[in-house]
Amino acid sequence: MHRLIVTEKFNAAVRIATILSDGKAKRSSVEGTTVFEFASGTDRVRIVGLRGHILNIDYPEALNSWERTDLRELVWAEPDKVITAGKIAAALRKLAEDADEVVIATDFDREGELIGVEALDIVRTVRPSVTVRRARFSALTKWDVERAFGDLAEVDFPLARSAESRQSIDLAWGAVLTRFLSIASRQLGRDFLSAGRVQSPTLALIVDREREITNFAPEDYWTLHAAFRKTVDGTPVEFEADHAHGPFWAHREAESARVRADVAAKGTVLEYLANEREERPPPPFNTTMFAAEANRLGFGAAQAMRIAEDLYQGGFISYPRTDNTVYPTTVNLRTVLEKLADSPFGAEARELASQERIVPSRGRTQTTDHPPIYPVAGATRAQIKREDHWRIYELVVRRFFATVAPNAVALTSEAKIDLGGETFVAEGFVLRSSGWRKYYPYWQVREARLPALAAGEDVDRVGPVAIKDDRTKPPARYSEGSLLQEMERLGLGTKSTRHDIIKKLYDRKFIEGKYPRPTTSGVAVIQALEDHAERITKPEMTAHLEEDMEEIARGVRTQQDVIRESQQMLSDVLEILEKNRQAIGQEIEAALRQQNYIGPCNVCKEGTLNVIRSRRGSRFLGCDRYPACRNTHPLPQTGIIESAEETCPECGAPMIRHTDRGRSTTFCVASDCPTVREMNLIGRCDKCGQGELSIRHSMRGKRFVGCSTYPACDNTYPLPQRGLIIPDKEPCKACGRPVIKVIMRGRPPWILCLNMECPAKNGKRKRAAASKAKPKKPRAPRKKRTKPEPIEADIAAG
DNA sequence: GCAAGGTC
Repeated sequence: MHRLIVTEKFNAAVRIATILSDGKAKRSSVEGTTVFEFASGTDRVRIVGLRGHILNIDYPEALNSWERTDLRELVWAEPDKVITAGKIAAALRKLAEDADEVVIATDFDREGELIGVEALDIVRTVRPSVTVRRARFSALTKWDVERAFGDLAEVDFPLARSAESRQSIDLAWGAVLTRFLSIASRQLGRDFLSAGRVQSPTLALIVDREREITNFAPEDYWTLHAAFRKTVDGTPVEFEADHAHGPFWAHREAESARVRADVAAKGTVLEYLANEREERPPPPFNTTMFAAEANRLGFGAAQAMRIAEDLYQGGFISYPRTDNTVYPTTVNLRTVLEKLADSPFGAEARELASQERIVPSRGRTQTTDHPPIYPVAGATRAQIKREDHWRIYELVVRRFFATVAPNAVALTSEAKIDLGGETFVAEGFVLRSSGWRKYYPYWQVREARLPALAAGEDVDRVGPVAIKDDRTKPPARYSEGSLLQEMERLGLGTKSTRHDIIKKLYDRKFIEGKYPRPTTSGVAVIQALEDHAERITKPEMTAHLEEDMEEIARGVRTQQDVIRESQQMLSDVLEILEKNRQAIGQEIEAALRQQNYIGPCNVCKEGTLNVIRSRRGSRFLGCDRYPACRNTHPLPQTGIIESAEETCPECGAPMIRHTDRGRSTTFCVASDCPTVREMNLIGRCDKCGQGELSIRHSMRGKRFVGCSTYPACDNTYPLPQRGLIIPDKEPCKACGRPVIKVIMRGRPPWILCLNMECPAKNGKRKRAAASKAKPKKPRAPRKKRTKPEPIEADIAAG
């Protein structure tokens, strides 16, 4: 008998082939796809790995034109199946020719069932009579795989059909609402507006948070603070305490308490408690936590996942798409530590391996599909060359270390102190044993020293009792990390798609900034949907869909029934939308105009200046009376541009506010305005002596120093891409080139000669600079992606 | 050119 085994991904094919053939499987190529083959008794077995879904659904060509298609027709249209992985489909057809039995060995979940059936459908176009079985396993271990193949089951067609329904409902709602919004607001082509079951509720989360922030009414309050001193072994130790009342909402009350306390020169300890507290390590990484932690290190969620995918393909970390936060027993923790022994983390790995017992931490979710993300090989810098890849690898290694490290032990203490009849509270927190924190330095704790005290003891007050005025703050914006966690909590998207959804919201210009906030068009779209198609903006739509899918899978409802019901609902929604088409369109158009509006044109004085995107994707300011007025101004290519809503005091042109990586600068739009020249001026050109050196921006948004007489003089210097740049008056003593000061938050100013070859620079820095100066090389061989992402650096570099 | 879900 000839048996064909189909897996969901290439690596699963490799693994299963190895297990079932005891490593004897031979590799060959069929229609350009790798296939494994071995004999099992008198049977011949072939194994092929798919690439996830190999089919997709799409509407027939007749419905492709957005302008000409009646949306009421689209609601009820039946989509076609389209092959999206042609080479794999070709291989399947070829392999089907002499196959007697197909074994579906895709992932053990709803989408896996459908992916398997997709492959089966292709096989059956060639061999309609082929028999089919299903192997169900939840881990790619020898035991699990052998058990699954020793006990083959039947394909769960209702389960596959439930996944198909999900596809069809998502497409119908997505396509109808996307086209409606785009047509009503006349945003066709590149700048279309979109809606979907996952993206719209996610966008609504961000819009809601922004509304809370905007509507927040801060309240003033006051707090009281006192410092005390106790002499321990002849050394005075000072510590701080806060008034036990917490915030005072009336200044009068705070002030009278302050006056009462301030009278007393000594405090009396009312109570002192000290405790040793064990701090458990963080749980192993699932996808969401991993991406959230990477986000804290400055990576965009989608960027972090792409790097994790690379590291997985390179054999450095385990599968990065997992919900599991409990190591299965099949992961040998000591073996993992041994593998890391030859990496730069060797010393730490050996230290952890020397523990008598290793008890890993565990999270709340235990699934059986994949283990949590952990390192599967010790790597060296030579193997992982790119700095961002290395930082992600290190994060995964260190998280693994933390999960197998001992508890940290902290000494916590609290004292209540009476001062003039007012009670103050002092808290102490000192790490006694760093435990896992030693291996996972990303979470810093602030220590506070509090000497041991005894009830009844007196302590000296130091300095006056201070009153601090403060105001309540609005909730913080989401970070990509906290947004991922919220999406997970609400059941929006999956471990494999959440980061993509966020990226989509950026790409569609619905959100912007490192801490995503909605653009005016993002707000307008959510507003319109909330008013007329509320269902699509709520996470409940996903929850409801899940219930429907379950009913299809259980056989209590048919696929047709569920889809019809959904179509009817969509049809009702569309009817309401159509009735309000004009109003919705105008509302969104107005928001879009406002989004790009900067101010009145400083040249013709009649038109307005707006942010315009060139066909190549770069942006600039232009007058809306073009071609009558040809006034344009260049713009920084990265970050957020908005109107500063004021005019330049020097030249009267409108001002823009530019926010990049959390830093805002306001400047005049006119490139010839003296304030702009001043802002970017470095000094006289040291090469031609004629022009002026100033900070300029390349097409890709990178800044550098260039000469004003370019192209007559081609003098340029690279610049650090981050930090505030201030020119130094004196040229470099060693080489005579200009010198700048770079100011970065949390670091002392960095004084830098612009000349990369300056003899004053030591060899170490020279090498570092040289390696930084050639990022072009790794960019070239980057793997092709489904879609080009011209501005990914804008949002992801963070 | 639309969605969301797999995977590269």
